[in-house]
Formats: sequence, structure tokens, C-alpha cells
Amino acid sequence: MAVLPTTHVRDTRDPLGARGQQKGQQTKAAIVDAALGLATQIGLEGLSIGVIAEVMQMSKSGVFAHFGSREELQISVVREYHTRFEEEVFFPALQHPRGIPRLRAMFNNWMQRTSIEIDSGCIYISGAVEFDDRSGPVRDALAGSVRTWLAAMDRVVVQAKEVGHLHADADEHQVTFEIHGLILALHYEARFLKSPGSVARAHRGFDHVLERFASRP
Amino acid sequence: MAVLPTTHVRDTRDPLGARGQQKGQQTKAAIVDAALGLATQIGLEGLSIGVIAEVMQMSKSGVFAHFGSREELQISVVREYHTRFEEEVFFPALQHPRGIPRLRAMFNNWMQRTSIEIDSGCIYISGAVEFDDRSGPVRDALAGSVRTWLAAMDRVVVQAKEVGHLHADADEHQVTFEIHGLILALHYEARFLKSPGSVARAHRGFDHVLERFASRP
DNA sequence: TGCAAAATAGCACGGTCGTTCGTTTATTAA
DNA sequence: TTAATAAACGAACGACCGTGCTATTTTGCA
Repeated sequence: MAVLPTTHVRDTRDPLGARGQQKGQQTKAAIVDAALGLATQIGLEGLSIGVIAEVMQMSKSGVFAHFGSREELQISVVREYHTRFEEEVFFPALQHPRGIPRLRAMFNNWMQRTSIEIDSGCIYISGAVEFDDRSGPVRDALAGSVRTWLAAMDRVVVQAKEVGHLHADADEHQVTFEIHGLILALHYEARFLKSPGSVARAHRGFDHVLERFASRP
Repeated sequence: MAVLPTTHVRDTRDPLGARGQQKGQQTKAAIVDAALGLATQIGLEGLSIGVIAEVMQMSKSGVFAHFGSREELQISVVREYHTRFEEEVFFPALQHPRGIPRLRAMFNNWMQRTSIEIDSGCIYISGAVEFDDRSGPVRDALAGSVRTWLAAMDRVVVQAKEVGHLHADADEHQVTFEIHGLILALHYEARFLKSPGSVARAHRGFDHVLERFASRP
């Protein structure tokens, strides 16, 4: 069953690149996209193949065949979310110079995304609750993504120490922990409690963290 | 169906007090207790009457009859959680003098409870995710409980300003917001990510909040 | 002790779920 | 154009769910 190279160039399309996907790959991507949209609202556990099929105007079995199991579908959604999070929050912040500018950019991007997610929900937060005492590949994928992201935050804080913006004995995990708390409080109070003013409070909280850990000249 | 007073003392039992419940009330309380235990682990939405019946060694319909609907059962669980939260976190803190001592006691009790809930889960947190974009009586009960609790925190912060422990222009909502964030970060990083050292970080975060808002002599 | 009322059980219904399987249609490469 | 392959469908399954009925058992009071 080895795939042998053909003697001719495969049509005008490129074999794997840009838009040269097989029909199935396109459909699968569209399903994941739709599923991600649903999952942000009703959670990963709320995902049902029937509902997705309805949204996609496909049969249940048609959707199912692309993944082989509901779990695999959930994992695909987590991976897609991870990619988008990176693209929206992490990479753009790298444009800013190391230290507080980059840290602030990262927080702002994160805030920006969380603010949008006040309406749509965040699977890093809902997923944490849904899978906090379970085990299995979905949980592993989710926790892996979040740990990767928090570790990236840690590195940015370390850089801020290295360039002298934050004082040298600041614990990067402590800084990240407190910032993470602000994001979680924002999500909780704005999305669940519908408290007005939460966004401003998160921003002020971030300033407080910077003040606390800034290097005193 | 008015309950008329009997001419004789009702047996040796007191009519409504301590343990003098009708059999049904006792059973109902036991069901709510079991359901609360389950809900902290698998969430309010994860509650199923069948599983509760199994735990209680009763029939599904026997359990069901006490509540009339699954929703009513969920609300009973929320109310029970509210009561216990008050008893464990709020009331004991009132023993401490107003100002920072009481605020600290309240945070410590909250932390204590959250630390335990690293194993068992917290329905104020899981419930927020499960019901954040839904409406209905369960959501209302949950949001009401949480708002009551956060408002109590606000009052304690205001008192701390009044007695001069925190500076007068500190915004109590900001203080509560940041403290809430610490609790949420603790729950997230300890329960979901299993990161060691989270409890210490939450405590240090609380100290930072106090430093930030303490009145400078 | 007897009797009404309360508590619990048993059973079935309609519904949704993930998954399986055989079939049919659409796509792709020769 | 054709033959092989991929993709999608449709129907059915077993399991679990909340809930509504009607018996049956248990309880509590006279």
C-alpha cells in the first residue's frame, strides 16, 4: 500500500499546498470551523454530531466519518483553537520590543480576545471546567495548549526582567498567575454575571501588577 | 389542607425543629446532599436523576418525586451550596474585627474552601461556565448566590476603608475583582493544570492587593 | 390497631446521543 | 471515458435521559 510517486505532475494543482486540498480536507476544515463556533458557545462537551450535521447540512454519518469518534472531533477543535489563539494573541505581540511593551501587547491581545469571548465564550476556560477531573486525550490536548500559552507568557516576563523593566527577583510564575487571574475574573464577571466595568477593572489590575513588579530605580 | 395544631404534644419529637423532620424531608435532604457531592465533581449539568438514584439506592421515580423536575433539583443543590458557603466562609469571618483582619479572614476561608475544592470542584465556578449563556431559574439562582457573596466582600472592603486600613479612594469593586481573580486562577491552575505552588501564589497575590490598596501613613 | 396520607417503586414513553454498516454518489487519476 | 477511490448518505442499534402514570409500600396519627 505504499504511495508511489507518479511519473507526471499531478494536474495543475499543487500536491499539498495552499488551496490544493482534496474535497474531504476542505469539508473537514469547514466542519471543524463550525464545531469551534459551537464549542465556544456551548462547550466542548456540548458538541453533538447531530447538531453539527444540521449546521453543515450534512448527515450525521457524513460528519462522523471525518473523525471516527466524537473525541477526535473535540481534539481537532482544540487544535484549531490553539492555532487561532497563537495567531491572534501570541505572534502579533512578538512584533513589539522585549520587556514591558511586549508583555503589555500580549496582555492587550489576550484581553481583546477575552472581550470578544464575553459574547462567544472561551474553550480554554469552559474546557478547564469540563475536563478538570477527567483524563483522556481531549483533556491532554487542552491542558497542553494552555500550558504552552502560559509558558510563553512566562518567557515574556523573564525577558522583561532581563531588559530591566521588571525587577530581577520577580517570580515570573507569580506575575503570570496574577495576570491569568485578571483574565479569568473578567471572563467570569462579564460573561456570567454581566457586571459592567469588568474590562476596565482588568486593565487597571494589569497596571497594578506592573507597578508591583516594576524595577524601582 | 391547613395544618391544625394537635391537642397533644406530637410524640416526643418537636414539630419542626432540629431532627424532627418527616421521613420525606430527611430523604430529600439526603438526596440534595448526595446530589451536591456529585455536582461538585461533574457539574450541575452533569447531574442525572438516574445516577443520584443509584447512589441513594432508590428508584429514579422515588428521587424524582421529591423535586418534580430536574431543574428544581439543581436549584435545591445551588441553595444548599449557598448555605454551606455562608456557614464556612462568610459567618466565621464576621468574628474578626472589621477592616483588614476580617478581609483577610474572609479570603483565608475562601482559599481554604477553594483548596479543598481543588479535589472536589466548585459549583460557583463550574456553574458559571455551564450557565453563562443560558437563562432560566437555575442560572438565576446561581448568579444570585454569587452576587450576594461578592457584594458581601465589597462591604467588608468598604469597612476596611472606613476604619482606615485601606486608603479612602480605593474602589471596593476593584479590590474584590482582583481577589476574585486570584481565587479563579488558583482553581484553574491547581485543579485543571495541576500546577504545584498555586496556593502559595494566591496567598502572595492577596498580600500584593493589600499592599496596593493599604493606606499609606 | 386501623386508616388515610405520604413516600417509594415499577414500568413505559418519547427523545437524543454516539456509533455501525451497507449503499450510493461524487471525485480523482489513468 | 473508465475504473478505482473517496466522500456522503440513510437507517438502525443500544444506551441513557427526564418525565408521566399507576401500583405498592411505608409512615404517622387517632
